[in-house]
Amino acid sequence: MEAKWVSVKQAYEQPIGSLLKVRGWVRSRRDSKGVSFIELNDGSRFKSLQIVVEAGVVPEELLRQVTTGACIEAIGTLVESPAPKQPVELKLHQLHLYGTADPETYPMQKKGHSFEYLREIAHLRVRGNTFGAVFRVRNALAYAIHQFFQERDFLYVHTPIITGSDCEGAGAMFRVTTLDLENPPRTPDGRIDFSQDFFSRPTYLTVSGQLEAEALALAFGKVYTFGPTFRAENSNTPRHLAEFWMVEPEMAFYELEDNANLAEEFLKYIIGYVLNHCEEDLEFFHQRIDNTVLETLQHVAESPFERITYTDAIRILQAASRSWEFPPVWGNDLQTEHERYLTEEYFKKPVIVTDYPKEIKAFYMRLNDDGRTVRAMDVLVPRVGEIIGGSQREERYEVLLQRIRELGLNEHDYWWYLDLRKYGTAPHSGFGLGFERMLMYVTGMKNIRDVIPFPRTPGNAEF
RNA sequence: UCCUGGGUAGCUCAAUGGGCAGAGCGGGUGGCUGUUAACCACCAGGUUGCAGGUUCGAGUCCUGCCCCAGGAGCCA
Repeated sequence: MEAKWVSVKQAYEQPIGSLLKVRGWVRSRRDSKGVSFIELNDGSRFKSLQIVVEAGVVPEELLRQVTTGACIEAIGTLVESPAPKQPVELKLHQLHLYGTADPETYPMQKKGHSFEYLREIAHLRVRGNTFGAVFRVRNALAYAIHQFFQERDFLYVHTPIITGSDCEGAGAMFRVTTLDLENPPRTPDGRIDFSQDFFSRPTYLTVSGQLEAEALALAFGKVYTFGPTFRAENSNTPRHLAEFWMVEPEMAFYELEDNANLAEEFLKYIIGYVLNHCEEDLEFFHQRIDNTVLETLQHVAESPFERITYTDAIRILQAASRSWEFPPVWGNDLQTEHERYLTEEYFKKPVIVTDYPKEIKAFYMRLNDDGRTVRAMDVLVPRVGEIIGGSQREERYEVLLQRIRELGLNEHDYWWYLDLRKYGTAPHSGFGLGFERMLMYVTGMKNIRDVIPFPRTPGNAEF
């Protein structure tokens, strides 16, 4: 009888007595008199499979090389386990060693490591419990995001990674060039001549696909992007990456209320999905990373979000009986301490803040009739702060042009964006979700560098 | 980028007022045991982040630099 090749996850679902073949990496080996136990994990689920090696089944020389980190193939019979820690185990018949891992130098040990240390071995940390769980949840979250939008007839669109427009002049951008940096071509007045560059103009890595997504929304109605974005800011915090993934839906005929409704429904959906599909991994996060994670997620999935205007938020903050490092003043952006107070202490749930002063928001946000505020919305969640930022877009040509000029932007750079208001304009809205921040929220992980496989931060692009 | 705290064995950390650099874990060897963060004994393991300075003597004090973390700003 041919052994059936299955994953560890599948192995747990096979009938007792099945002849199985599993392949994976050794977490540990424990020897007893006459019997050895191998913990085998292949990433298919949190739990490993215990492989029981009775004396004489495998040459001792071979078994000695089955150490933490080694890669093996095990063929054996699935049997009930006499010990309480696992329902089944694999009684070994044959063992093949794919690759050894010298225990003297293999950097992953059986016991706990600091996350700081594990970042230095990002290529190996994925074989451990925590990062296995993180990246399985990451996968589930990505899948849930696509499913949410696909079920609602959104079109998944792909906006450019390399762009010539610096979007909102917001974050610092990474330049993309093929010019010889040692000796770049110069214009007569001594500046670098980008007309000789690959794209015949200065180009950058995108900081957002929003502007292009708007163009697509004004053809397809409802679209979303899900791709990498780049910020060259020198931000050294547990919440910032130079390269991160963003989800950006954009909807024609949606006003701010529709936008907020969608954002709330969206967050509840993807959290609900993860709660239903990643139980084992979430249980680990709950026990070992953050013991509030499960109840927080359940709470968010069930209870309605609070919605307030920026102006009301300032009033609440000013009335709070506590001191601020930055006293809240109408016209200033909300500080981290303000956001946390609102979502963690005052409301104790996610809060959607809308209608911010125009001075602190981007040029493309729709101006309210009061002339002072714009139709912006930020979704704030406990522990992470701002997780979604969005707005109703300014669809009126003259108003948009006026805003571009007010802010000293070059209107010629936005010719096509203005065209969208000139030809068949429509009210429309959208928002952006930082995928890694969402993942931090869902897993309870404290540092964004630990929810992306190979983080890019200032001074760090190893791997 | 600013503020604060760090950098000592493979990892996590100790080391009085400047006076012989240590422990736990991990690793090796041996023992014991259907084990599961296994247990017991022994052994190996160090350019104290880098460069300079003060001193009879520096992990410890001084100067400069590098790196890491947390907080802030920017933001998602």
